[in-house]
Amino acid sequence: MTVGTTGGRRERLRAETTAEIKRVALKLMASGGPDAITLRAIAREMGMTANAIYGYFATRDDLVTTLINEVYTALADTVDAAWAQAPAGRPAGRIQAWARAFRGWALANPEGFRLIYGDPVPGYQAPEGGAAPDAAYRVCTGIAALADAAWPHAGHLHAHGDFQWSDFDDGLLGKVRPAFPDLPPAGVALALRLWGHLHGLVSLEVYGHLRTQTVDPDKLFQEELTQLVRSLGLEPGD
Amino acid sequence: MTVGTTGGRRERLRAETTAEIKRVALKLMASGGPDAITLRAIAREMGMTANAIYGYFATRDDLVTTLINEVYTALADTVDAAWAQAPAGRPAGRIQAWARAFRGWALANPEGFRLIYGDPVPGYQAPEGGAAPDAAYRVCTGIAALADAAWPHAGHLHAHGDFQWSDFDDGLLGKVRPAFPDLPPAGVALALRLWGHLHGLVSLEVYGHLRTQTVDPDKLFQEELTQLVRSLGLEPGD
DNA sequence: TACAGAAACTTCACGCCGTATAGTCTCCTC
DNA sequence: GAGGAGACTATACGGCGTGAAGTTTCTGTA
Repeated sequence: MTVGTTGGRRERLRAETTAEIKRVALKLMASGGPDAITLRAIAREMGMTANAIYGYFATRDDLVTTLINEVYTALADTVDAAWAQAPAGRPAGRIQAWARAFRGWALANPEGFRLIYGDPVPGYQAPEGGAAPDAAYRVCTGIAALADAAWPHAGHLHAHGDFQWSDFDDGLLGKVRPAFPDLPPAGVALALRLWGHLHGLVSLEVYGHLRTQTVDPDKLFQEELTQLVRSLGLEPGD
Repeated sequence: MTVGTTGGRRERLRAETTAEIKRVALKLMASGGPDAITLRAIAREMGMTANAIYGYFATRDDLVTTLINEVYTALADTVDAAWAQAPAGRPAGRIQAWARAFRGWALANPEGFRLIYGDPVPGYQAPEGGAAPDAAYRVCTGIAALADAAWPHAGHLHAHGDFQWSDFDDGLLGKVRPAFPDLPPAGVALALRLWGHLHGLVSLEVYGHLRTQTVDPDKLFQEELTQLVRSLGLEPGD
């Protein structure tokens, strides 16, 4: 018979082991990069056999998918919190807070960033259906919120490109859209371009393609953010 | 004794084999992603033993480094050509041509793009000293040229951030700088931000983080480019 | 309390990988 | 035609993910 009852000793142990596997995997990734996530290394660290992990995760890719979900969630939590903490009355400040939180998280968790946005793990193939859907959804909502906050000021500067709703309906933004009824198609396009700016600089920085060219990425990002906010018709804070 | 004489049969065969190894490696990468670059797979394809490749490349990483150099060079050639072909008198047109060439190449060679700008191959560690120096230098020069062409129009819009030469001297841009004597530190910062914009959107697109959000990245990139050019104080062409 | 069965874990095995070492064959040069 | 350099193979080692089968440990029920 299945155990069924909640709080059973077995279930507790199982949950702890599962957590330890993930913890060790993240530790290995932090110290040795995404390549270091191997079942054998994890098992070694835990004093187990590699095959024992198959009792908790069907395949290595399954484990990686889980990790991505959790890391993605941590990112979403970070940027959401930064957004929520900034006063709602000042769109520029909120956008800057969101962007800084995003960059800060990425620099503090470069392996996590790679795991989410790069070629993560040798041979890993993201599953079709529900990979990191919730966190991706939340980050996406955050981006849309940026554009929504700026749109009243930036709209007249960016109402180009002849975008249609059909350009976005299939994607994540299509699902996020109802939450921002005042955002027209051009506003959604603006959101994506904002996302491109922020992700672009941060990605260059995390992957080290900036280090070879400038000593002070901090100042550069600050300037980018200032210009970005200005281009939205807002006055940058601090 | 070493052969010494040029045009020797042995040398010719050797050069051909070297070329074939690289050709097969690129083919494997194109069909199976960067993961597919394995010495054994290459050798299998060529009817050889994996160890035979060690006669041509010291290690697998050596082979990958060579591939990166060549792919990087192809990219540099592409964007350089696009830049040179566009009339020098119209900065906006040149910038758009460069950017479109960059995106076009990236979309046509997604694995190559990953090889250069992403986490390329499982376990691969780029060598310290002279990895892809020439092509990187050329792409960097291209970026600086973009900023240089736009600076007379964009300067007054972007002369912020209090940048110093010391922010760039150590990097690639420091070495490129003499070629653009009229570009001030803020102009170099602008170049890096331009690069961030272009790289950012293209990278999102290549890695598929855009596909989940919009159906028509083409239109989006077009719009981004238009706004970018406009933000430089230029009038976008076509 | 004894026992059946589920769950956790190990052992063994297979085929992949990079790579080190030693040996073989072929062709060029003197 | 002999010597040697260069191209390539055979074999082996350790690491990887993963499948199948076996062993131990725990747990709910009779």
